[in-house]
Amino acid sequence: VRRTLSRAFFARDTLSVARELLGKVLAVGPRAVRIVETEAYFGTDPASHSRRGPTPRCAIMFGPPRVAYVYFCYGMHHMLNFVTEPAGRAGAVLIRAAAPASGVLAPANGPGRLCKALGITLAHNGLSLAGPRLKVLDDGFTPAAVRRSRRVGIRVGVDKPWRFFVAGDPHVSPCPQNKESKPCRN
DNA sequence: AACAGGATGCAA
DNA sequence: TGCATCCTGTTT
Repeated sequence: VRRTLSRAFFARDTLSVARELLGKVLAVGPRAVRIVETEAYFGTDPASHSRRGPTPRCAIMFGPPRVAYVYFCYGMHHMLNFVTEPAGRAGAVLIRAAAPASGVLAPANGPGRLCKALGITLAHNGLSLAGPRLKVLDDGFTPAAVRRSRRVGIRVGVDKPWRFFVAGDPHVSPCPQNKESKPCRN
């Protein structure tokens, strides 16, 4: 059984949502993947777009949860985030990697490749995660083991252990942070 | 190891 | 007007 994740699921603290999104299914039209790596960005964390308050680009992070926040990065990559926290508080979970589930052939490891494999563009920015084009589903699957580490690819806020991934999954980014990671309980 | 690619948002 | 930035593929 596939159940759409509730708005209440996303309207919580970003770290809990990032952790619990592991193993969930992301469906983009006919394509589906299972999320295996996430990172949390919220509030005044210096690595978060929300750090200086709502700008035209990141204002969506301050709005209602269970919405896609997509931005264009380095001139060629799209990044997919899920908005978290109650409206009025800024938060989002960056979807960094996923395992192909159905209709996906290209690798979905790394946030840029994931968007490319799923066809995510700025046209998806602001869309509901419980709508006809985007869905986040719980099919009852629970990852055997979850680990947490520092985040990848940032130059500020590097000390925060706000990256979560499925232990041993081959689709997780092969970065140095994997070695220094620690087991993560619910 | 360096670099291109381009929009965003701030500092200067 | 300049500069840094939540990336990846290509070239030194």
